[in-house]
Amino acid sequence: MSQIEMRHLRTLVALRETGSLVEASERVFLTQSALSHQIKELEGRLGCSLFLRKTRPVRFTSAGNRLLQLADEVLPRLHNAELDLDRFAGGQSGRIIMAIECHSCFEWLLPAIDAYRNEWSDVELDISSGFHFAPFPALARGDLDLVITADPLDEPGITYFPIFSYEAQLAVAKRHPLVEKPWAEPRDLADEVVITYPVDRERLDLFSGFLEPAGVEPARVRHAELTTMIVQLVASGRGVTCLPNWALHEYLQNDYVVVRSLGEEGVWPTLYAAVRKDQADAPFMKAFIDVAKQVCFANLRGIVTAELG
Amino acid sequence: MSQIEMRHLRTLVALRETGSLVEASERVFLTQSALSHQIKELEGRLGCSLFLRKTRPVRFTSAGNRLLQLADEVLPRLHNAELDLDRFAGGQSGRIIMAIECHSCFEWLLPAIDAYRNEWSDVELDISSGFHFAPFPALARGDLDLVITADPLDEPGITYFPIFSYEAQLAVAKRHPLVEKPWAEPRDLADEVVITYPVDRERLDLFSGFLEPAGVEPARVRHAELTTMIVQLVASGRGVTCLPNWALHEYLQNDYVVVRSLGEEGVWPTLYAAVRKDQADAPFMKAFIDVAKQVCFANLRGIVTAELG
DNA sequence: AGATATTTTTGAATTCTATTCATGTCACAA
DNA sequence: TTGTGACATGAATAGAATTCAAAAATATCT
Repeated sequence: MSQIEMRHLRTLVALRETGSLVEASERVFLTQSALSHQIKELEGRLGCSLFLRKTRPVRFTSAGNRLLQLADEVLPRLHNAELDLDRFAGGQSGRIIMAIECHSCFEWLLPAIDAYRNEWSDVELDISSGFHFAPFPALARGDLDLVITADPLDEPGITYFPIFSYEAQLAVAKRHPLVEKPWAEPRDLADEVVITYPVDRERLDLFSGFLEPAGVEPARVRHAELTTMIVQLVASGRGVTCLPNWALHEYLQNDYVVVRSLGEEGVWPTLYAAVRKDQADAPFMKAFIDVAKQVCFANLRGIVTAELG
Repeated sequence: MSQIEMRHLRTLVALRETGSLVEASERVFLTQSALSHQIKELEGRLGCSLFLRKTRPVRFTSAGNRLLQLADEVLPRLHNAELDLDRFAGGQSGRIIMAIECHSCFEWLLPAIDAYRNEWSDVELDISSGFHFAPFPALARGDLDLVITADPLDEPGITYFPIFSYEAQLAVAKRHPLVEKPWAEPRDLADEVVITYPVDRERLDLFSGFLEPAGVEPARVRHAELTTMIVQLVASGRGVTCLPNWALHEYLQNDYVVVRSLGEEGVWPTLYAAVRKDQADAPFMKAFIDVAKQVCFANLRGIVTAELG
């Protein structure tokens, strides 16, 4: 079916630039015989001659000129594509489509993305809103490239990089009874209204790391979208909430609320970046995780480094 | 050095459109095994994977998408080029750069070109002004594609097509002595002023076909650019001229001048279109010669058909 | 779950094609 | 003419792309 190959285009261009088969052959690192065969065969398949040889420099026919025009259109594009692919191959470029399991992570993820974009401008970046429910299959099959999670399950083909650990703290109003206690016990919340982000319970530290293990159910769960809104409600005594210590820090400074640890030890989740093994070593990916960590430690009060468990 | 071939681009496109190796392989008329090898090998050379197979339809990586972009740029251009080349191959298109040896031929050549262009709009047409001196070498080496000539030399690689024959006639003033004679003899011009186009003598019928064979030199040769100008000079008795009968026809009708044959038989040159053998059978070329003949016989009075001597 | 069908991978064999090598031809200059 | 440089040609070779056959890996169905 098809006839023309890249090598033909390159030969023709070399021929135009040198004017003879002999020199052109040196240019494309072939023997002159090879070029002679190559062109003869192409001419045969095309059914028309491409240039007149009995002249110096060679003179192209209309067909030859048409092919040269094609070469001028195609070869530069090919070259550019190869340069881009080299960058992909070297891990200098790529795609990071992310999903987050942790609702308040937007707060540090967006600044991290901004910082990263400065250095790695041609990495394709996006936060996916579509895979909140089942991010790991999506990560495995390539719909996602990075998932921020607090639960490093031992999935094959997935690598986890710890970002940081924080304390999941209970925030209560200043005259709440728990203010009198050094820390909270699960049953202290049995009669409370708990205010949370409107997300699944498994994704809330208070439930997954504290109440559910103890089999305690609060009196009521109330939802609010925004962190400030939640804190306002808590401050005015409408309920209690559980948020990362770094998110509560500023409200604590302003003396809006009082915080207590969940249990004597406190609950200390660790956030991980989960990536596919094949991308785990790519420079553009490692760089993203490094930038994220840096941004977090620079901006968030109360977090600590974490090692992979 | 280079990696990417047309076949890779076609495979990737087929893969995008079908979503699986199996179907893509049917599309490009190869085994699916072949595609697997082909892509694996390309990925190896590029150093990065192009798509994720464990999904239906397959999902392209950034690198894969970049290659698809290249394919979208290149394959349509390749296709267009192939269509054009088919036309060249079928002789449906081509290039005709012409030169004329006969000065007054412009008069019928330009209308012929106009008529031809209507039917064969994408044949590249041009009248070269650069090769009046040595048109045949230029024709042989491809600087020219067609030469209008009255002397069909037996050059190898050149084919001659007769266009028409005409009589080269002597035009004289109405009271010129030659009016009394039935035809002119060479020596009748020994004392005359001869008015010609400002071109070489070999290209003038009067000299090449009449005076030089007889060894006669006129008293003086005077030049004028335009046919009308020449005829005016002749009519007012400033000299004699030799022009094709078809060029003199209108002046004869208006009774400006009198014409006489050169010798008893008259001089009857034939105009030929000389073309390179390899183009001689191309439809676009044959069509040009046909159109030229038609136009001539429709417009020129006094010409006759000619066979190849 | 397990069993079947489908799709992709893999390694070896094969077929095909581009290239080289060694001449041969041609045109042109001395 | 002979000699020189450039292109062509045919046979041999080397190198690839492709196929074949069989095995993994995935998806599908009950």
